[in-house]
Amino acid sequence: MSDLEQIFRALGDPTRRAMMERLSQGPMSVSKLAEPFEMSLAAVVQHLQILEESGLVRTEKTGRVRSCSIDPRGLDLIDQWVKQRRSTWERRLDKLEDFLSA
Amino acid sequence: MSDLEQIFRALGDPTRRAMMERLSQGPMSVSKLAEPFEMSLAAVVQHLQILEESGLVRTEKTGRVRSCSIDPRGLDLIDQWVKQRRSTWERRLDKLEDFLSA
DNA sequence: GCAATAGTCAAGTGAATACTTAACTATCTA
DNA sequence: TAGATAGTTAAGTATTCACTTGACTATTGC
Repeated sequence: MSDLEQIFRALGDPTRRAMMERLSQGPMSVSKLAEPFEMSLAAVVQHLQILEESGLVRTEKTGRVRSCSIDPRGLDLIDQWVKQRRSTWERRLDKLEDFLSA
Repeated sequence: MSDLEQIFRALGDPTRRAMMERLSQGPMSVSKLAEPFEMSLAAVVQHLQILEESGLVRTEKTGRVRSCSIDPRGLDLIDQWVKQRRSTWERRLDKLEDFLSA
């Protein structure tokens, strides 16, 4: 599965998007991250794993606490893909415009 | 389901991402769009519906031909979400930097 | 009019997803 | 060192997903 596929799939889930929004405020432990979600800790950890595997989040365990933080390179990949689609689309529009004005 | 959720879910599938890449070259009919994919036309139409419902693609039927094209507003929504996450994240880093240099 | 073309609709299937609970393993603290 | 804390692992389940096939409808060109 490509990076991009893992990333988009990861962000397709509202819980995981909310986790990203929480983590963009700053790093935090798994249980702190889990606080607002009405589901088991195990479920949160499963979501976290998906985010980590996709490259959107980085985690590091120190003692018994795992600290989670955004990995900006994941966001970069999305940005690149969107920009590429848009630039191809706009280049095409420009050509169309040239054609019409000629 | 939120717009953003539909969009990210839609792009989580490689076939649908490939369809977006194809459509960013310019509008085309359903069967033209379907050409490179090794699956039934019905399956392609199902993917197309998901893209349309998410707001990433616009379609219009003229006679027996349905023309499909990118709707750039979908891409805008992704861009906004990514920018927001990144700006929150960077603002936090800036504060940290201020703190460390003080 | 009658094929061929372009797409639509519905029902079915196997695999993936988002959870749950329960039992477990480290690590820290009093 | 005992008990609380922080997280991990595994197994089970209901739902959703990505298809398929087959029957169908609407348009177009000869």
